Amino acid sequence: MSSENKKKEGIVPEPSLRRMPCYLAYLKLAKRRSQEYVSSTHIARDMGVDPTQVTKDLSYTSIVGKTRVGYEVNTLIDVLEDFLGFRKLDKAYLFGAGSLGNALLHDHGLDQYGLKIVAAFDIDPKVVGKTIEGVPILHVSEFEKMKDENIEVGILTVPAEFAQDVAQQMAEGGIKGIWNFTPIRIRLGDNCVVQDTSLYAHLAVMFNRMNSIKK
Amino acid sequence: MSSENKKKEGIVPEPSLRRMPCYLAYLKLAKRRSQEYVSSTHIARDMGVDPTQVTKDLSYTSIVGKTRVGYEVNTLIDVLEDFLGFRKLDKAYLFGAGSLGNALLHDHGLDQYGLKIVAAFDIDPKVVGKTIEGVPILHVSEFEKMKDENIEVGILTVPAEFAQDVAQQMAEGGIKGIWNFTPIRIRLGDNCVVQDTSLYAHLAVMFNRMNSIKK
DNA sequence: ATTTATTAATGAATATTTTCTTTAATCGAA
DNA sequence: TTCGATTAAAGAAAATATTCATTAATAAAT
Repeated sequence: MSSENKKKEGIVPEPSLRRMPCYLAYLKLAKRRSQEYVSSTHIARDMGVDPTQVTKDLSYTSIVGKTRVGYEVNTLIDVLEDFLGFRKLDKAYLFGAGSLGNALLHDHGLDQYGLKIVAAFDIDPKVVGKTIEGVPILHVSEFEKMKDENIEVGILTVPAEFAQDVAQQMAEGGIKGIWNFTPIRIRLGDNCVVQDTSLYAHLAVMFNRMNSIKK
Repeated sequence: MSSENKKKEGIVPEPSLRRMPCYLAYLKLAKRRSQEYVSSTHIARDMGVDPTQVTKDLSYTSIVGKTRVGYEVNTLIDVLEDFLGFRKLDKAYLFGAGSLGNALLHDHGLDQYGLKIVAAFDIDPKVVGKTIEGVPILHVSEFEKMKDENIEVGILTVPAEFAQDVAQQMAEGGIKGIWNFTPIRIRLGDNCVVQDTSLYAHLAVMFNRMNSIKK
């Protein structure tokens, strides 16, 4: 009975997962202020969200809070980082060293969150052979030869028209998780996860909300 | 009666808004293939989504489809780009020229989606005074003097501990929309829109889904 | 002209997510 | 010890989003 109460194979709702890094950031600031415990009530008040949502979100991890005290800051940070996969360092390949790919190569924050880009692939002879921020740019054909490496994450930043094809190659090459920055919806078998992160989609939401408050 | 049938002041659901740029990308590829019309059925089939969801999403714009024909590709592209605000070019300030801010300065794709970074602000004397990708990096104190400019969008890429403070300055300086790349939940009055785009949140979702299919 | 198949649009039903409510635990004060 | 205040947790209710089912329109085929 202890393992049947989790519905749907214990899948964690995406909204909850997306909120967790926010809690983590908040907790790190709390730690800096030498707080030993934080209650869900305080987290909620400071962040402007619903208190029960905080406890519900955190309940997906292994943490348990103490009544009338809250959660221990240090252990909650540890538990969250572990749960979110920010502890172990995954190596990643970048596909498409154009403008956006280039941009990601400049962001060293990724390292702190468990992702390290070890090589990039492109077809443009103007960039192949170069090194950006210490990461070598190879020709896509080289990817074939590197299949045996223990690399499961691929970042997709190619132009839209190549997105589906390249994604397919990635999956065939053993990539298990594709971080898709193109606005194209990738269709693959279900042994490969696709995470869409279209910056422009977020921009669209912001523009729309700005117009809404204007009138 | 023609204007009371829209519930809740005609607010467009965020999931719908986020899907629209995907439709747009799909349509641009269709246009390249010289397709004159596309039906919601085909869009849905190609993208692997529900057909009624497509029509429902598109119904928030002014477009109307022709029965048994579909939507005219060119006009739908125009309507969507206009609706999403990708047509007019908004000028933007960047706050925080660190690793991630630097990365965004390298992404020229933003221009195509209606956003042009015209200046960046930082406090680090090592970067202030420099120019990255043609964009000057100024000291934050300079922001005060530039209030009169017609700039409504601000991109927030400062370290977490400064996020709330800088956001407040931005709002006071006339910024109407903050594109927040920090994992901090910003609290401001409601004359300023905050759009959260935490890359690491997406990374967390991907890691979690990868683990789910693994076991 | 008539039929058939395909489609957009609309409203209903389902599923999901968020918020509200209740309960039980326990720390600190009286 | 006893009481009151604060809290996590769990379940119920409400809000939201997605999917399903139906309808009406119409282009193409017969």
